[in-house]
Amino acid sequence: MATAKHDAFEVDEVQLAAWAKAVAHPARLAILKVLAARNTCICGEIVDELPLAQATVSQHLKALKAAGLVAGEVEGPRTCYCLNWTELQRFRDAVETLFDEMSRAAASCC
Amino acid sequence: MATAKHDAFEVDEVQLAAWAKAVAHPARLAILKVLAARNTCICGEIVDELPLAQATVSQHLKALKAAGLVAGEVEGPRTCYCLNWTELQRFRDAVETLFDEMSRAAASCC
DNA sequence: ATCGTACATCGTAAATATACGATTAAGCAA
DNA sequence: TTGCTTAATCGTATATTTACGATGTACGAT
Repeated sequence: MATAKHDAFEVDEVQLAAWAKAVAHPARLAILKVLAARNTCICGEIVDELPLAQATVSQHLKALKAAGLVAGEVEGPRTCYCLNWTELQRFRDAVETLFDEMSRAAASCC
Repeated sequence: MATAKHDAFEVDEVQLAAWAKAVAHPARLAILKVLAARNTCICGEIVDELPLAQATVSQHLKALKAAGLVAGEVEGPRTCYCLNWTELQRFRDAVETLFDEMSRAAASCC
């Protein structure tokens, strides 16, 4: 088999893993930064900022959108993307919780 | 082509993406939690905690080790794994920096 | 109606990731 | 030595990811 057996894990873990996966590529991190850097929504300007083909960027945007970190609305002939702060905050909280959990529990070893 | 063009991005982004990738799977998150939950190093007890085969867990451990988040030392016939707090802290800082960067820059849009 | 721009999607190719059984290697015990 | 336990690695199958060119679609402008 090769299907990821995510069913066997906690919902929280699956969710955090999904968010992590969304940012587990330099291009997608770069996209988030570009979106954050402009106070106005960006359309295809992202493509100009990245060393990737238009189709590839579109694919990365789709991944970010699927993870909920980014929202996109069609504005006439172009599409307007922007960060989804609600979801980003959830992500951030989940990461903090993870690290807190880990450091709280851990004594020393090795 | 399919080779990830990570050369074209910032070192910070590549590093953060690598860490994120390491935790981008529920099983690896679960492993980190198990390691944190015990104040003594764990060897194959991780396998018992997870719904995965020994070979698969070993592979996930290898990934975490490659990312630097976990250290493993051979202790006789078994191997002792533990969290690498130095690297985890770096990871945590990088995440915080990213979120801070994003929220500092962003006005509102959409 | 036709053209051009912007972007998504399709099709495709190659690399990675996920998972597991089977095998190997290394150490301990008898 | 022989056998047992632990864990890494190999081999393999399948799924997913990454990347891009080409095509399709939708809109605005002429």
